[in-house]
Amino acid sequence: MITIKDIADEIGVSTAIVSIVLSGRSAANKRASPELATKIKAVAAEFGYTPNVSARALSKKRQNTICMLASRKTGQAESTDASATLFGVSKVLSANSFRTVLQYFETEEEFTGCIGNLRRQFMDGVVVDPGWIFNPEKYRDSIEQKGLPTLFFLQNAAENIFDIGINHDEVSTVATEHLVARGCKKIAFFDMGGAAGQLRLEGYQKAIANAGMQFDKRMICHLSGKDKYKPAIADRGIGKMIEAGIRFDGIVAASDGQAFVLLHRLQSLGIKVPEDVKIIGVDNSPICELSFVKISSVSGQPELRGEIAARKLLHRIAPEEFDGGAAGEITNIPPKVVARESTLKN
Amino acid sequence: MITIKDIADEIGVSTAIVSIVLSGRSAANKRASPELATKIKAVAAEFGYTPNVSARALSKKRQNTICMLASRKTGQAESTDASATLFGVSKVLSANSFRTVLQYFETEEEFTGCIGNLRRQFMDGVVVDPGWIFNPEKYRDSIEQKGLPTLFFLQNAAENIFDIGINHDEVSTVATEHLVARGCKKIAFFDMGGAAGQLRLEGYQKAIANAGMQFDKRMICHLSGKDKYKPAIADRGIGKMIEAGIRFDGIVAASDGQAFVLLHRLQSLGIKVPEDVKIIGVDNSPICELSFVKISSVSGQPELRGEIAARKLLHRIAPEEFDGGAAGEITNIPPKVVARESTLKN
DNA sequence: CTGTTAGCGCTTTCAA
DNA sequence: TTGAAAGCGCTAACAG
Repeated sequence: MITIKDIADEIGVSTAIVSIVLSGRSAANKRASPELATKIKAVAAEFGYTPNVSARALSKKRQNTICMLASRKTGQAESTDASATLFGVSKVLSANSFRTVLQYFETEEEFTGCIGNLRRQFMDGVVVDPGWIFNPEKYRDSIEQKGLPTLFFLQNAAENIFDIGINHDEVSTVATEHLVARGCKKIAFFDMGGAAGQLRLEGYQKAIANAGMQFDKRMICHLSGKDKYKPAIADRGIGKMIEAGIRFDGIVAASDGQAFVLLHRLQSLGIKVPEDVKIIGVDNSPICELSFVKISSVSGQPELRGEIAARKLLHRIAPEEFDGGAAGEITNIPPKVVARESTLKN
Repeated sequence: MITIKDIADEIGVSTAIVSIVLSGRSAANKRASPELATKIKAVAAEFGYTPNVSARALSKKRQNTICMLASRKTGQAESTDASATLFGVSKVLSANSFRTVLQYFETEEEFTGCIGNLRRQFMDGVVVDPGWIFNPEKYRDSIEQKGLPTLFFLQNAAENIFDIGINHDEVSTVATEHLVARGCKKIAFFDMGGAAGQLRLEGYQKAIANAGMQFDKRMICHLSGKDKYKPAIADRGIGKMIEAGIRFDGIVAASDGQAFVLLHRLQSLGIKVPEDVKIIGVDNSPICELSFVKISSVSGQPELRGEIAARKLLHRIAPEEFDGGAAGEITNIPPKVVARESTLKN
């Protein structure tokens, strides 16, 4: 293994100056003549020198490592591609010579166990993708108290919290706008309820108003009961709408799984997608590519979220070194329509 | 931060003995009286001591870190749940206080780039999930040459190679046996071609013979052309079989995506699954849960593969410390049928 | 502009 | 059975 000392010996200088040059602190400290610097770099390259991360970590008291705590659900074709977030995070980190240490959890108990094991000595920060965990914010302080800058991916980014969230109202606004742009005049909206559902509904209403359309209560399909998140419930919902004689030429579904089910229901009723009715889902999950008519969807841009998260965290860890957006600021990634067959053909 | 010295000072002993006790080398070196040992452990627990991984790595020249290189495909609902493998790996590693550093790649170029960056100073070994990369074995030596024990997840485990693979013949054997057990008498087989396809076919034939059935060439649907892996091709294939008047009451599909497509085709022809025809896919991918009739499938047990891979790698890294199956030996994880609606009802 | 020196926290001889 | 001391490779303070 080539060390800094090998290089210093080769040139006949001290290890200190080699260290300063090779770790890029040269400019800041106004040290090392340009000639020496280039010489050192040349020898380092020739020898194939790579710094020993452990030695550096021990000395600098920085591990150049962040820990990513990610929820793992089996069979998640209906939900956001979780690996995309991870991919975005690890891409930015490795570009900045940080390591991404992965820790999966499946149950909330495992999650709290992981949190208990987090240590300043192992890592410099934590990224959490809490997934289905209810009220994940409540865990943040216990991590931060260990001196670990922490960033959560949240569904609803609360104010003054250093996190990355989704603007639910924007999601349905862009979905509805997309349908309007595709020529839909009567757009149905599937409401999943809850705070997020309320925001989604407002986003839909905004887009309807902006398009100069009249809001029609009958176009809203409220799903309820404890199974309201299950796609099959949407199947019953649309059945009732059709029985009631309500007509529509576009549907903003609450999820991709729902869109998938609605698509099949319409097809079995002889209603053509996208010719008669256009459908758009939410999440841009793998399921969108699986049906005969591929489903358009609104993407939360998980990879981009991962990248931004990583940059923000790096900035918190070492503000002078990494530029990543002001800490304490909420970032909402704009949702983006991924158009596929279910809204494309006319 | 609590160090070994804090504990030594508290008790009034040297750091050396504390180190020996706390890192579990006590028994091996026959050192430290039982009383001292318990005392040290008690104080360590009281102080909340956790070792500094960087210091230990620097001293021991072992990083307690393995790098997992994983292919990332977007929209992979049709294929094995990649995170399951990762999950298995990271579970075993963290149980043995190893860190799993994650590195994703999307293109072969990125993959070779990652390989170039692998360093002994950062990690002790490498696990590669090459995904769709063609002939991934060719890259192994370039990693091993760096002194990094490497383990590949391969589709076909070649002999004398320290890897974990799938027995393709067993996959179709268990699939076919499952259909036989469910009462199928005429079982169609979808052949995806290639070496794996040949093995699968042999496995199917073996199960047919074992069941005392006659092998019938017409029950084999050969898919060909460059799109032969695309599920839609299976749609055409089954259409031709039905047109030709070939009757069957069970189907062993080449993949879950294929099973999914076949299921929908049969349904649209008024053929009921599983009443008239039972279908089983391969991979146990998320898509199996998405159709109205959930699809039975053969799982390659990715989580278990990950666990075994991690154990084998740990064993190669430090044989005296970790017990993980003999190196140089191929491990084929037995495929397992996950029965769902598409083969269950009678 | 460059060198010397003292650690970072832990492991590991070698003495006692 | 225990302790003293050297060293892993790098950084940072202080001298020159």
